[in-house]
Amino acid sequence: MATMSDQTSDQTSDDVRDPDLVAVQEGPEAASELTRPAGLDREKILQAAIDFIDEEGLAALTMRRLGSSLGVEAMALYRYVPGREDLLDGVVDRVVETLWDDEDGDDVYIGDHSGWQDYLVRLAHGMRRIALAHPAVFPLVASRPPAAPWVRPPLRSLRLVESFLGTLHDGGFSDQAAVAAYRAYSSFLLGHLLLEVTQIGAQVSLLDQPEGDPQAQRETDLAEYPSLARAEPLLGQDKSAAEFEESLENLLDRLERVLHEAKNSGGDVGDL
Amino acid sequence: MATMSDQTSDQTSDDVRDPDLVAVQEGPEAASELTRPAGLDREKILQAAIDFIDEEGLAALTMRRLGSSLGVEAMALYRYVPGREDLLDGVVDRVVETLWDDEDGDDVYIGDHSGWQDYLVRLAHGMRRIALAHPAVFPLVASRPPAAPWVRPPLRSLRLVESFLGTLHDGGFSDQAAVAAYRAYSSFLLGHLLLEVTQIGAQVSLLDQPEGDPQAQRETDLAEYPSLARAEPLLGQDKSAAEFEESLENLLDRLERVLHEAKNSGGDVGDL
DNA sequence: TTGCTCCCGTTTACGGCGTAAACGGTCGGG
DNA sequence: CCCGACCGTTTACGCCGTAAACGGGAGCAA
Repeated sequence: MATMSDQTSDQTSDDVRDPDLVAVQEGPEAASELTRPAGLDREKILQAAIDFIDEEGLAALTMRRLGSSLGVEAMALYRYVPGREDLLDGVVDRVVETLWDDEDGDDVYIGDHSGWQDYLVRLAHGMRRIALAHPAVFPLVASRPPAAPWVRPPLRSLRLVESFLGTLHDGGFSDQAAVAAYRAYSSFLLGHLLLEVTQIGAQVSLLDQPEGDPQAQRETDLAEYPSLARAEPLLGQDKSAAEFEESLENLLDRLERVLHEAKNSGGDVGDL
Repeated sequence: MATMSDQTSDQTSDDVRDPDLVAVQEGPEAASELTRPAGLDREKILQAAIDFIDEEGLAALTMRRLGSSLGVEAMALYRYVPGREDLLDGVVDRVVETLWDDEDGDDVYIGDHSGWQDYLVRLAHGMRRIALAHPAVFPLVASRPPAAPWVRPPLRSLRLVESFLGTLHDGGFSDQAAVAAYRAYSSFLLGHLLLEVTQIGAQVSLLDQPEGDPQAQRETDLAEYPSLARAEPLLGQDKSAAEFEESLENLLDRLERVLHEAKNSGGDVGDL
């Protein structure tokens, strides 16, 4: 079962050293960064780890293999990364940071929004973009121990939580209501996105497992589960995007209701 | 920070060998299960693994250590369990099975309910009981690849999904509406419970890490995050139970609304 | 009783893992 | 011209999962 190939690190022993002078001289050798990315640094290592996980899966990531994907021995990584655990933390940080990348023009630049509803929608879409771009990394975002107990994945940075609470506060939420909204929102995001990437992963892993005759097996399996059998075609359909929007809208409605009730009654309703 | 302790396996090397001869006669076997549970079987191994994870954490579980917690060498386990991965799958199955244990008299016996709302409430409470009883195991329930792509954690068994869909069908849901409810419900459960056990785990791991002067550190950290600093006491409070009930009620309201709209209009509203 | 056979835990062994420590080559600056 | 700093390599260690061979006790047939 999926025996890992032995992966001897070949062809790396006689490549061109001297990487950070490449651009300086430009005379002796300049093209070496096609075979190897021209010299290590922390960012390159983290990006390589993300790519590796996307392609081979989280379980396949080892220091030795990551090193050899960079054309380097495992121990070389330790000059830039304290160890494997910290590497994984760095991967999570780096992936979450892409929230602020304004790559699609206006899709998710959460620093520039109009109103808290808009902010929450953009933030949700941004996190979903990240999850779908790196479905094998996202479980890490979800499960790595957070910096503080009240940092709730997938909203993993102080900066993010600050902007969340600040935006809601500006929108008229009391501190209690903002915190309650933060918790409801993070639960919603985590549940939806984790299940969505789980489903992607499951489908992928099914594809490279022909496994005899799955048709017959499924049918016999479902023989004693009538409701399941009837719903099976529906269960196979992927409506994740629509359901995500629907749930998000529902959450926003709920928050809006709470906000207005609190305003109109002046009561102690901040609990959501 | 949070370096995993190196965890040398101490004090285990010279324990009592030959344990199953301790009380051999006196009836074939009766009292020896105080020192060792009298002989291995799959169930005993799975239960030992659950206990081990609860006490030492998932990362600490190795075949050797699990074996020695049973007074046995690692290889002995392989007679009853195909390997480590299957062991973890077994752990998940066994933990989820306790849903049907009628231990508290009437708390969560989901086989005996009145109406789909009652069923969903009991099921939610049952899953939450499991999550809180085994907070270190629950991430495994959430993240192990499911049997089929449409098995959505934490509702992990065909039997469970069948009873879910069947109950909603009996309650008047169309197949589409039942499936949509299944997805919304599983997202809700997973998000809430995973975040609740994450928070428990984070608090625990903070306790055994005095780590200098956390007070000063926290204050400096939050200096540039005004909203966060103001909300910090609120963020520390644990209102998980109330929030869980609130969100659950909201979800049920939403489902009920969808159900009635579909009934009254006869329209194609099954999408939730 | 003897001896066989199966059951079941142990021993041994292997390759891979994370990583500490020592090493060596190749720079730029005195 | 040399020297120290930088940076990737080599070597080594203990732990991991697990394949394979081993051994001893229980049950049973003769």
